Amino acid sequence: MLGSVNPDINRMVQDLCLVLMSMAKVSGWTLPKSQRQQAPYVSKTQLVDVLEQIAILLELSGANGFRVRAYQNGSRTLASMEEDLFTIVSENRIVEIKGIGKGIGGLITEAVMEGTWGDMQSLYDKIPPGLIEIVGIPGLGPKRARILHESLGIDSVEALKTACELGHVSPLSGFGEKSQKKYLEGIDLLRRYQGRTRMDVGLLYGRALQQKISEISGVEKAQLAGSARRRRETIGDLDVVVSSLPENHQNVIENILNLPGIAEVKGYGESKVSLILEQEMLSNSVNSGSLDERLAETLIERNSDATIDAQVRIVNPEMFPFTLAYFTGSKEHNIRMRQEAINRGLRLNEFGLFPEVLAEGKIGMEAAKYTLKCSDESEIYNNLDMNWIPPEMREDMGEIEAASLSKSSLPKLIQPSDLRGAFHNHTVYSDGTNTLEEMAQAAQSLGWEYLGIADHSETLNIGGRQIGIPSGTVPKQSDEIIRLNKNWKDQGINFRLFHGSECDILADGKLDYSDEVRNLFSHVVGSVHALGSWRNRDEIENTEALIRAIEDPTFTILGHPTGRILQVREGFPIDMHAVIRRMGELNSDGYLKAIEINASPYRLDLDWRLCKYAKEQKVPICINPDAHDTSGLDDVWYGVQIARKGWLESSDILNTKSSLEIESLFND
DNA sequence: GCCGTTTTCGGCCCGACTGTTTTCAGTCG
Repeated sequence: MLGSVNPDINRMVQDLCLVLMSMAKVSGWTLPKSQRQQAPYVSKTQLVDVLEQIAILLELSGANGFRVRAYQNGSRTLASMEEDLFTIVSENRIVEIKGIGKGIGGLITEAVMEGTWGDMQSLYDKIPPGLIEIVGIPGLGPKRARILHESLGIDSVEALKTACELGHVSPLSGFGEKSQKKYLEGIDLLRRYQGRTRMDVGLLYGRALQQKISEISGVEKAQLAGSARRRRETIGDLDVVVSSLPENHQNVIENILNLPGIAEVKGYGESKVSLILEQEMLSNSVNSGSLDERLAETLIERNSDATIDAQVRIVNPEMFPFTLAYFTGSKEHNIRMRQEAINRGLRLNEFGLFPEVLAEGKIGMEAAKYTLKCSDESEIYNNLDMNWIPPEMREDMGEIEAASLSKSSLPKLIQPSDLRGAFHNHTVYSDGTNTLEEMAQAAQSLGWEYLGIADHSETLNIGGRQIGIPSGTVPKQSDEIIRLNKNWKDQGINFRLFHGSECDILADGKLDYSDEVRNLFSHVVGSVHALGSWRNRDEIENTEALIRAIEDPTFTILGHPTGRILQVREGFPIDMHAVIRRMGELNSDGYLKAIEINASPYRLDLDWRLCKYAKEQKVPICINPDAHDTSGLDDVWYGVQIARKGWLESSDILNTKSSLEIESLFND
């Protein structure tokens, strides 16, 4: 039983209510106005957001689709750019970056150096905020939203609802009764729909569906694809690809439609079933005692009525690898893969990989018979002169280049079994629910050599109650750990506890406790908890404060770096590249400054997009469960998924090192 | 808007599905 889930959850629920309330009123976008007196006037994060917004606004204004994509690409490129933006702009090198040309480069330069946005304000003024919300309705895209706006003056979801109810939409050219009805249903759905699902919950549903489909007679294979297979931190809808002989398709589809736990069948055809799953899907589908079972119990305890969409594709066995690769995505990865195919005179899609000379003019299943045979995904990649790329990496973040047979520089990704411990865990001394000994036993049963205890520091209080350990109690915990360590040693057990602290980083960048107290710990996990002032300050001030904390000689590991809670609250604004760069410098001066991937599925912070950069800057990563009870240790699995997604190998991770190695690195 | 280059403009991933219209545009993944 996960009777006591991470106590953060209470706060999360409160935060969630705030988010929902703020979503209720439609607020338009505005271009950032800088409070700063000198360049840089805007941060990279702000620019990433603005470029993405411009893309959406352009689409709504009827702009050329490729122009729209240019802004989307620009946003993406900027987001993954590692070098300091202000430096690049100052040195006039922005247009040297692939994907950023004269137009977008000029806009970026103006925003950074002057704090102004060219004539973009007119675009922001032109599009009513309500239109942005309207395109969230299924079946209603930017073109139709524009027609509705221009012909009926519709500028909000409410206005659209009224127009549909009055029957004003169906007479419009290109619209009809069915569209009108579908929009009304869509508006209702929009209200109920919760959007994306956290990885842990999504995988639970995905595995359950996959397992139930696998058991249907006539199914050769069923495999989870999509963002779940790519281990995104949140999952949109589930994709399952099913291999089955053509004569069995009909029967397989009928059986899928009759599975328990289906709230609604959205539609189905000869090769595709579209479903909405509900909680019953989880019953009797998970292994007793497993992580999945405990998570399923938690979900059911909370009486969640959450649903998740699922698409199931049923294909002939010879097509399976192509369909699996196609529906694993990402979209960006697939686009690059198709380009690689085109460069070799081939065409790639979900049916196969065809020499263009043979398949010319033929499409879909008709073309399928001309495909090159590939028995699994790796053969598809091999035919394009590449090594097989692990699904987690398929985000078009450099993996296509790294996979080329000439380069062969794909990393050997870390596995959960590589871990030998973890450094950030709580006990009853602060807000955990298990004792030191119980936590240690749980770690031993995972086969670990050590466990780092890092209870909260004294300043932390939640709801007026002190959570953290007062300075005076620290020696008591220390004594208990020394005693336990001695017992294990005497018994010849290769296991020990490290006595650390999750030490609050205060608003001014100072660390909690006195220097003397902090020096008692083997390691200090520095974390920001009182987010208020951090969220009200700008990125530059926050970055300076955080770096001040990291520079403290006792500081070892940066805990949940941005403070984000997935789908509940954004982290505070921070230039994480600058933080990581500084940590790298300190490491080259002989310090140990590591950064945490907080493995709680609510956080998964550090973001996977920053892992590669941390590695390049020689900043070790810790995969920390931030466990508040014994079962919380299992969360490291999610952290490993994120590390894999961030290209990390076993050697990049601090908690794959042996106990002896850690002793020599820590203040032990 | 970006890119490449066959330097000045054409091409930019691909297919299914839906609803509307009667051959296709828009949406979605």
